[in-house]
Amino acid sequence: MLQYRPPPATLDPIFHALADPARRGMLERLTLGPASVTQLAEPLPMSLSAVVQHLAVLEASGLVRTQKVGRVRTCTLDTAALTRAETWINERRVAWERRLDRLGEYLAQTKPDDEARGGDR
Amino acid sequence: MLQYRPPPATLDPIFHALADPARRGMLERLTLGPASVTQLAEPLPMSLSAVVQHLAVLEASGLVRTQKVGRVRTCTLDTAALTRAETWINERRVAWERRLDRLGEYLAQTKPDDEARGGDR
DNA sequence: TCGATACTGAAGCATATGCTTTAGTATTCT
DNA sequence: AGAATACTAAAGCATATGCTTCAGTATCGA
Repeated sequence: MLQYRPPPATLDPIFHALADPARRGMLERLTLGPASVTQLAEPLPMSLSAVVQHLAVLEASGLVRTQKVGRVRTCTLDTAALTRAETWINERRVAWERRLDRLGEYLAQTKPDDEARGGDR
Repeated sequence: MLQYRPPPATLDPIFHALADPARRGMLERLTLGPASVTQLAEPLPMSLSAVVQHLAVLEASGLVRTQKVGRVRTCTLDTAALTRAETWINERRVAWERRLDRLGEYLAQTKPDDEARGGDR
């Protein structure tokens, strides 16, 4: 039997989900282990309904997976979406740093030991 | 003379800025090197005004720094904000993975060679 | 069985977002 | 000087977001 696969989360909903402190708080809580909706809501200064709406955003982004047993919905972190976001950022940052390195080499070749004297303006 | 320091960007505006494909496109362009507003706007299917508004969001988040010379505003990537976002995500992902490792060890101790038989879930 | 628990769903509302268009201003080029 | 360039500013508008409250429904526990 095939294992259930969530739809591949795109970056838009992932970053959008991460942009709210309440939602990041919920994720933070989930790094400690699975939690019920009520447990997620407990530290947050808002109604349970609001938390459920934040949870829907997290689930839509793929960052959180939930499963209902009896009357309790248990939420767990799904790091695949987290990794997707991390990878995107990392690739851009690395691309930029490679560019700075090339620029540095070029400058070193063009006017050697100039960077050692640290001339400003 | 003290160098100008941008205000420390918080995660909310950084992730919010990253949540839009047009803005990510602009960042992507900037990894290739500094660009003017018009150059950033060129590939985007929207008015220049809209691009300027996206740029304001990027600047408010600290992801982009701009500087105007003559009539041209030149934009550059600031990887500090990018790193801040990357670090937050990474720390949470690592925390979760450490937790899974501990859980694995515990299960291995409790009922040895259970994980070798490849139970699902 | 009956009350408490754990959500679920919908409506309502203030504010934020993502554009557009129109109308500028400041520079640079010819 | 006059035209083209590169933004800048503001208003307007449709839709999205982040809550709230109120009114359920489905368990679970005594």
